[in-house]
Amino acid sequence: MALNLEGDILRLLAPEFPEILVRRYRILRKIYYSAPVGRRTLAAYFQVGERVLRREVAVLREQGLVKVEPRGISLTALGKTAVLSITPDLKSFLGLNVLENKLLKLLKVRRVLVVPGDLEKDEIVLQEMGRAAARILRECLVADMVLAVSGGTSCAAVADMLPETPGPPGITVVPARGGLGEVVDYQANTIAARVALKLDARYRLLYLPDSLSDAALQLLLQEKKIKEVVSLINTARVLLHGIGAADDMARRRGAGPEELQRLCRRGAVGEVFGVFYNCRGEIVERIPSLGLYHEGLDQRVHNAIVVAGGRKKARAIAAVVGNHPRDLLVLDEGAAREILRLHGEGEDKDNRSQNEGIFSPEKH
Amino acid sequence: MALNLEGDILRLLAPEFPEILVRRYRILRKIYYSAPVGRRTLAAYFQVGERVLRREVAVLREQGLVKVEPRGISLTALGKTAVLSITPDLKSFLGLNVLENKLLKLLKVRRVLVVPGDLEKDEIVLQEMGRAAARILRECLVADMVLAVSGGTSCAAVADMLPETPGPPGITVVPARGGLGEVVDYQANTIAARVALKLDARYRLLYLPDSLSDAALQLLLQEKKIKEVVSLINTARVLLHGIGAADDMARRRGAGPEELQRLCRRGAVGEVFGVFYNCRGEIVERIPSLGLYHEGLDQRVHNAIVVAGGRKKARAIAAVVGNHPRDLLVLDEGAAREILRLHGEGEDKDNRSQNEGIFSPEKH
DNA sequence: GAAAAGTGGGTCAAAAAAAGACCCACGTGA
DNA sequence: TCACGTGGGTCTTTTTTTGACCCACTTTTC
Repeated sequence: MALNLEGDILRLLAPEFPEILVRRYRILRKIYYSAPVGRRTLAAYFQVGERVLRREVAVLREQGLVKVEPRGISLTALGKTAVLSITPDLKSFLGLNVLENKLLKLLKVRRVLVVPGDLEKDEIVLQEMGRAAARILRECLVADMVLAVSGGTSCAAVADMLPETPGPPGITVVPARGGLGEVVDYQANTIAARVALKLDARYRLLYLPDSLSDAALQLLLQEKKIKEVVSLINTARVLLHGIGAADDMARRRGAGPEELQRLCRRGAVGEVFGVFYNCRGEIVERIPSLGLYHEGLDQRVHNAIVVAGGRKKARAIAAVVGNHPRDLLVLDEGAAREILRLHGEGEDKDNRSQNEGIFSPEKH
Repeated sequence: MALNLEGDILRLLAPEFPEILVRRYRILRKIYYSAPVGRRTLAAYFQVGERVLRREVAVLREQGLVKVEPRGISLTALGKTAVLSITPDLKSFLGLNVLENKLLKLLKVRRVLVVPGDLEKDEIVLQEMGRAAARILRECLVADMVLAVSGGTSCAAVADMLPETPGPPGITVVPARGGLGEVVDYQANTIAARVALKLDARYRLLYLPDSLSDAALQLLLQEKKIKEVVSLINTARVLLHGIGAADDMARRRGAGPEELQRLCRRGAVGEVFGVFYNCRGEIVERIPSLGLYHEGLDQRVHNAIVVAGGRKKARAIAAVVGNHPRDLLVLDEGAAREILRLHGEGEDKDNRSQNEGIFSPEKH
């Protein structure tokens, strides 16, 4: 019966409001990233009727947040300002700050930042996570340090959303791992180069696959150039990485059925840098990985910015992140709520369902 | 195009919300002061249909804020907590803090406190004002001081809402004026006695009418007991008073048609302690008044708690209050918005009308 | 330049929600 | 005990919302 801080009382009086607010915010945000966009395109994206979308857009239009033209709907200057500055108010009102505090206590990390929205419903939440992480990254930069960045969609989003403003002088950006997977844009190399360009920093690259046999690994580490880069990688003060679900990552690393079975039997749920964790945060398997040594990471790395989202990835996040004061976690609301649910944190189911409605289709 | 602080962005996304929120708050507040109360009684008070009221109460019930029993509707513990603690959130969300700051600048007083709601629509706003002023009064109390309290409905509300908790020792409560008007409960004497009892303080009374001729006044001031009390009144460190509209107060003080005409001609709009002010805050007329001397009030009185509300009283408030750093003004939203409107403070008309709806009938 | 596709505004019928109005049994206070 | 007010139930009417489509216009692609 105790009233939490922040928005709880208002939400008690007007329980309909969170859903309305989230709905409108999602539309605004989608328009921000897609403008100019037609009403039918929006309706399809959100899987609602044309008429419904029109009604919502009409409200936003009356408020001066959007303009509606033959080329499509786009944000006004006020609308842009609103989208870019609403997050604190929105988080406060939706009680996301409370969520963050709970996760802080549960995961024992340095910082938790929850981005409004569910990545599985709104793919642009990834961009918002990238934006938030980019801001944190910017705060962590120190002159003459090494920044190691990993691969994957989350890290790519951070690189995308990082503004082109020089960082402190003497920074070197390196990939935290070798090549993995098939998409060029998600490679640690590509992301490292992109981040370096945006920061006006130097960078070094690693032209090898991440997954190699032990023998091949030892052999390659005799190569001067390779050894040099790997050494550099391991002097990184700041680390940027995502988190993979164990089965996905194992497959991506070429694991066969037997290996997958073994991982499953051992309870592996999350992976980072070739290290698999079970749901209690214990290491259950290692795959040889080029790049970053896992041992002594806590002592070497000051800040590890971890970016991961989506409800399905809650288990993996909770497994990998924990008891690491170096970790600065950026995740979405979907994952945040699920992590708390998994840990029986008494996150009120009603509170969750209140934020869902006709604008909550399965991600398509 | 500039976004103000506080609730503005949320209100932009959900312009329907203020009305919903205010509506629910008013219902909750009415139930708080009237419980147990039937649905039909509430519907009549707010001048809405039975079904409409039922719908609203159903929402509050689902939220655990009210309980609905055969004897009527009342608040749950949560509901009481909500009503008593929501004011800061509500004010923030509705932008009332902004309103307060504007009035502070405009009126140049020590403090302005705006109570949500319009006294002309909801008579219980008077109680809320009383409650707010009582809190301020409590803060101003100092051991061994004299507190002078005036008459009228506002001051009576303060006395009513003042909790029964002893104040600092040695306090003496006195009436700031003599008898005026016909209602016993609104006399300064009655209110002084009530306040004293609640504070566990001493009190002195004044058994004479406030409006006397000069001759009678001089004569009575020769009387030792009367002189004593009047002297005491003029040592008051803290003063509590309301504000009257000039014409009302003149009539209440027995002014005839000629005098009313003269006041009107001189542009009198507000009155306090027999002193009439025009809209520029200048004194335009004095009527002999027992009690408090107006001269030197600023030097003698540390805090004057001024309680007044209602849109129609905006002019009077603005006339009487101004350039007095001793003044601590408590008023309702109705008067606050009207004062700003009168002074062309660009208070957006839309912002005002948004808070009105079917739950905004004429006061009955 | 022509064709295709996407755009917004208009509109009507059907569906859904809201609201008026009243009934009835029960509980409470005088 | 009686009168009045209470809440829950319910049906009809009214209002609002929504689906679905039309049409003219604009933009993009070939």
